[in-house]
Amino acid sequence: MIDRHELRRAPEEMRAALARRGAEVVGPDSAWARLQELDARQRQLKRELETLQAERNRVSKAIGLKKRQGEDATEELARMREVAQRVKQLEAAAKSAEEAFGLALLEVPNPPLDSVPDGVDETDNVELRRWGEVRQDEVPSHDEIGEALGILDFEAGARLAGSRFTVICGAGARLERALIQFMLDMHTERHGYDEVWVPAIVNRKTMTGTGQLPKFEHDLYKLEGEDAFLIPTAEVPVTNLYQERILDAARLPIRHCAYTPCFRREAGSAGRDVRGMIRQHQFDKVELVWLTRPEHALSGLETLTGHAEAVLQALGLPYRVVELCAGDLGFSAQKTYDLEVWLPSQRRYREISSCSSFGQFQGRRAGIRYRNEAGKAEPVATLNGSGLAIGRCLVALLENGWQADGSVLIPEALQPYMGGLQRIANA
RNA sequence: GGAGAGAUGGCUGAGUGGUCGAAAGCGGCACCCUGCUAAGGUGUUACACGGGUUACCGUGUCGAGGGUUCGAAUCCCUCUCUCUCCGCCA
Repeated sequence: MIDRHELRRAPEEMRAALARRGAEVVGPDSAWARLQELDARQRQLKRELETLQAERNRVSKAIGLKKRQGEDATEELARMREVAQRVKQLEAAAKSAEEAFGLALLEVPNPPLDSVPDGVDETDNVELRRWGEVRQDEVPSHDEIGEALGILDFEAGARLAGSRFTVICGAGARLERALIQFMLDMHTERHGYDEVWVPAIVNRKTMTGTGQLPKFEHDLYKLEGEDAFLIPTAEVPVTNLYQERILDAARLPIRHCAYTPCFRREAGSAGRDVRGMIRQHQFDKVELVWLTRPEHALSGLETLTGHAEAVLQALGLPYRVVELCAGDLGFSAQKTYDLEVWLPSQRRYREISSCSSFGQFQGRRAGIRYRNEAGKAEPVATLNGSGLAIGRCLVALLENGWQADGSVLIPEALQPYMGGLQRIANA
């Protein structure tokens, strides 16, 4: 969440930065609009309450003293009975004002960094660089390729669970597993990440810590009868590993990689990517997560993005890097690079990884802090990025590795993970 | 799911109605002494919020939320979590 001190110190600057996400973010109905007034009211009530509490504490102490000395305190007791009533009322008022302020605070997104380009949606994103040779020949879509090879079964997925679910078979299933293994090995052995394995179900507090809640509950799968959710990304459990903790500065940066399944309701994306396995309710992902000092967030983002790129390069998949414009940034992000892989059947680049810096936004929400040189605990900066989305990676491999005879070549780097298999062909 | 025990500061662990934000120990920090590694002495050492914004003052926080009381770490209720035993189970 945004820094409340900053909110009071420089509300105009903050407003201007938020407005770049879209006018509605600071519009009349926005959480932002409610904040100023709620903050003033909250502080006013609190001041009154504290004055009264101070009196109560002072007189109560005097009563204790008198009683011990055997003196009469009837008068004070009568007066304090009234004060106690008023304290109770004020407490209730102050509490509800504080809660309203706190709720509004949780609904304000992260102000984009000044360096983030202007723009309203993905068409305004800025391409930074390209890697690899793209093939321009006619290539079937991955779902056709996969069905023809008997490794993707969309009908079975639909029968078992519904639309946006896929069953992967045989060499395809092994490929899914190989990709997970390959990526985790690369990040742990070459890039120095500590692997963790985490729950795929988390509670409300954890979901709030990284910013999925309270605003985006409709995008999440919620467990019936429990205040718990399926994770939409490993970012949630891995970042929150350190919630409400004060970290030793010497430990930073902490860098984790994790494989998890991810679950998304994809509400509001009806009609988009309905064919194939590009947009699924359940998919696998290897995620990279950093906790670092605020001043190292941006250099860290470059490094982390490079680690995700290294996976695509090792697999020989052509891609480009774009920087998201202010209007396309996710709720918690202050700056984001997307990696987009070339899909020959669509003749366009599609997102396969998203690498973001959150600044201290998540650290503040989740209470993840470190002790700086002055001995003061302050929120850490967090970063994360997909390294990579497994399902979309499998899609890209099928299309980019497709041969005219219908088979699909396995990149050399992956062959050891496929038992030496060099191509997937029809039996 | 059933029975029992517990939850206190960075950690260990005292504290059953009023000078308790909380003993003691460990750890951390500062200084002194000493002057090979080491050991010893003294002091200091939670966080948040609000007001002055420098040395200060106030409020809240002893798992969470409610209640009793002039006053709660201490008494009552609810919830959460941890541990032990039983049941079930990959």
